[in-house]
Amino acid sequence: MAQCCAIDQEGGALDVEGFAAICKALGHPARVRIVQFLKGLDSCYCGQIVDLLPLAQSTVSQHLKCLKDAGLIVGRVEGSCTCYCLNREIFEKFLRLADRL
Amino acid sequence: MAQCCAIDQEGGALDVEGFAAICKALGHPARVRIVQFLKGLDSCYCGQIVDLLPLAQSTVSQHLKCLKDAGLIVGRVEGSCTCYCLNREIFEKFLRLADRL
DNA sequence: AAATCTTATCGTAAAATTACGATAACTGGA
DNA sequence: TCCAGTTATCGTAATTTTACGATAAGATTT
Repeated sequence: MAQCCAIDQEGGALDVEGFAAICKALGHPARVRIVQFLKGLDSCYCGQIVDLLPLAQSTVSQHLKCLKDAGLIVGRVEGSCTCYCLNREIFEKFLRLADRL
Repeated sequence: MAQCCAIDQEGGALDVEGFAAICKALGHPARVRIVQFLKGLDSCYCGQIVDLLPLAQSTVSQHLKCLKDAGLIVGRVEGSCTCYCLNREIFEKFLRLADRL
């Protein structure tokens, strides 16, 4: 079975590379704000995230891509908007890995 | 009272900047390995960390400085060696903040 | 169809990160 | 004192990150 995310094993040795990759994705205040915002919501439109941050739309889009690449968030195109939500499974795996470091 | 570390408040709004700073410090496999190694030990000499990693001594020293700056580790000069240990207080605050994000 | 709205991507400049070798600073031993 | 060992710092090159404006792609409205 193919694995799609940075962190997927459980029980074996900690995936240092995968954990570092997620930490790196969380290593910028704008991205922490995004994750924090999404954690308190079921989902939201991209525009709301753009409004949340004091950054250009293109910069926010770049940060979103970074979080998406790390598997932390998921974007679903809905009409002319994109709906983002936290990938809680990955986020909780991150918490577990941090805990078991 | 002066605050010396990236994360110090508790109970108020999450310190997004401080949390991001620690995540950034953990955003490299070499630094995750170092923290993981120190977590399983009381303390160790710098040389052991250098031996642990497939990197030049100067590069490891740079990574150690990065972790030190984030408050995650503490280095104590002991004779001609430097003894490093995990700052468990900061590490646990990091875990708590991640949990409460 | 044309205009508008939303979001991703491109191009780019500035800054930061990562890695290395060389070297300095310091301790401890011969 | 001189030499060896340990670690931090300097200088530097290559790469990555961060930010922006401009623009493309696609949907919606007029």
